[in-house]
Amino acid sequence: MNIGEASTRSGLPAKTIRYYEDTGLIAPPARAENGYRDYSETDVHKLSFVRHSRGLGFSVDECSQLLSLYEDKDRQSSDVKAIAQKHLTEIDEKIRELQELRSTLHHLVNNCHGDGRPDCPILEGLAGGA
Amino acid sequence: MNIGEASTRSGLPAKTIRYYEDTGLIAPPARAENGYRDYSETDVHKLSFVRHSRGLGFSVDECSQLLSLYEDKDRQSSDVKAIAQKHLTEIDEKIRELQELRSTLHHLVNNCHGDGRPDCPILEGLAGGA
DNA sequence: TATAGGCTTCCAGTTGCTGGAAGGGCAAGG
DNA sequence: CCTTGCCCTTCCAGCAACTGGAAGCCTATA
Repeated sequence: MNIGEASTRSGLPAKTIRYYEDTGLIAPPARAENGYRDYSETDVHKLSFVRHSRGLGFSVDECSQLLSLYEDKDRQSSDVKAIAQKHLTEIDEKIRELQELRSTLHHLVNNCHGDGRPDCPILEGLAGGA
Repeated sequence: MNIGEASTRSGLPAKTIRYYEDTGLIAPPARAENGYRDYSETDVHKLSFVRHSRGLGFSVDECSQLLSLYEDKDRQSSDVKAIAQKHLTEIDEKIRELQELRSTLHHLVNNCHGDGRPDCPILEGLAGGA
């Protein structure tokens, strides 16, 4: 099938599919006689796999590792779990950081009357070290 | 003072200070006779202001708006509050998204025994639509 | 005077795409 | 047979927000 159908079926934009091919994340597909890329069902499965992985926040590099494991029938599930566990830890860390930001910002916003006058605790906070 | 001291005092890397100048976020400082940038106390305050704003996750563009308001003694605090409020909403949205990711990923990780065998619910989830 | 550091500019690379230009392929309609 | 329109190809540029490095000048100190 052409890249357009592979795009629809995998849920990845055609541009992105080509980009993944350029950067080596996915192997170049077969080519039809007219030079068009020709994707198989298996290719589409892999593209979907990558889309889901990216959707869960894995980096392209991590997706590459996960895809290798996905294709390796002799893999050890512990290798997969290690990657996922590490990512989970990073997500937790990111959530923690955002919640801290949120808390600080929330205090500042709450203390600002937000009217026509110029005095503003938000600006004071940003100037003073918040 | 030279850029090195301005860097130490503001907490921003010298590289970043020059970058902010290049992109117009901060005004070019005075220059000494030898061509070195020459920062005032006020400059350092503004750099700190930007650092704190970036630290709270405001985009460079938002920082630019906040800095203008900071410098405008006739500002309306409602303008500041609007920017901060919008950013707060975005942070909340991001936290929500991350928590959703986290939940999905957590389930997958929890169901994977993570040993030497190849069968792996994480890979199955990624292949099947998680 | 030699050396070590700080300063200058400019160019390139990072991550993960996305948009656009220029051109060829292909099926349907007039 | 030719046009229209959509799909495909490649390549180049740009987004955010820096960061690293090269080449070269300035300055302070031993």
